[in-house]
Amino acid sequence: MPPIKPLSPTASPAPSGPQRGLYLRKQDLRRGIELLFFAYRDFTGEADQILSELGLGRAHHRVIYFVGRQPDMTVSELLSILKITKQSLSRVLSHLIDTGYIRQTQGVRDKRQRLLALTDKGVALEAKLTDVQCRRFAAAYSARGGDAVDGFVNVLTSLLDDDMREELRRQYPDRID
Amino acid sequence: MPPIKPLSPTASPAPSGPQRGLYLRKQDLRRGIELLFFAYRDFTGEADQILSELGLGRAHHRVIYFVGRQPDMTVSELLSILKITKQSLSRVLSHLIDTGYIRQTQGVRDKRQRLLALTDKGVALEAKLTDVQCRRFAAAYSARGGDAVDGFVNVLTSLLDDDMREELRRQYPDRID
DNA sequence: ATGATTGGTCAACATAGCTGACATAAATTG
DNA sequence: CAATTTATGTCAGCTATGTTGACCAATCAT
Repeated sequence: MPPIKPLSPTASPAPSGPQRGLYLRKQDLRRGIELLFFAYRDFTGEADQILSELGLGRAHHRVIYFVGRQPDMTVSELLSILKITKQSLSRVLSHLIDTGYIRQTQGVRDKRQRLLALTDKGVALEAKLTDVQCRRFAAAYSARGGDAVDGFVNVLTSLLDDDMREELRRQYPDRID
Repeated sequence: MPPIKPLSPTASPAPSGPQRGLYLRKQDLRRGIELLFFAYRDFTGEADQILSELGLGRAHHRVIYFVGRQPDMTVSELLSILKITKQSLSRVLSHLIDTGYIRQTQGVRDKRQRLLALTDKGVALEAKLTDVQCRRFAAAYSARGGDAVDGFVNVLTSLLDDDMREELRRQYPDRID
């Protein structure tokens, strides 16, 4: 496999364009795009590996993660987080219930609701997966320090759609952003 | 749709654990995980929209992006970046060639190689897609400033697999990381 | 000439998204 | 109370994008 050639400094030969900061050159923006792609792929890789050995996929992981994060969540809450169709969720969720990772209980206030929670088996898997991913984050965070973490969180937050940023603001009230 | 309840400050009631920095609490790490998921999804959303109107998907986008980034790239170089099988690539690449976004020329040094490049039509689409994504990055970057961008880039870089970090180091030689 | 490399192809399969149509039970509203 | 809306589930089928495995052709390198 031949090494990939370095990028020539395209488009912006000198920082004399219409940009206010050096980090807004086209080259820097593309670098961000690529980094996000590669980092997301590598980040999910380890968990995907564990999951595939159990006959599960990334979609199952998301369900387990968010149900673990907020036990007794309803199906519609989960749908609004994942932003997929109920038919897509149904397939994955049914499988997780059948295989004993998740259990449903009827809602108390509203009996139509199915409250979702992890079983012990589900808790164990969630812990294992989250642990792997937290380890990677912990390594990255401690390698770069608190200021870098703040920058990371802030930039990612600004990359969100407006409504999603609002949503997260409600979920993490301790944060100013 | 009921609003999603805030996370209770789980597991780490006080910063008295084995962590060296406040940003290494389980809660903060989970926040990073979620943020990466949501940001990646929202980030790709706009481009996905444009692509779907053209009957293309995200896989096509990746090919167009990286071929645009480095014209006359070979198939194996592209494979090593995308890390998918050549059968998967083949389907997407053939379609892009058939529909006139990409053209192939025979390698000069090695006649087996097919050098990939964008056609005018491909260049136009790449520009449109990259523009949309760069706009989002530019907004986020300028909202948060250069130090935040550095933190963002550094943390993402630390999230990469080791070999990928090496790979990117070669592609962006101007960077110390 | 032989063997390795580059690239392609065919076939089959899995995951995970989508749409559309329809069903049931419970809650809400007039 | 009747009608409607809401929460959830289900069936059927389609699409995009990944996977394996087998095999082939052209070209390069020794």
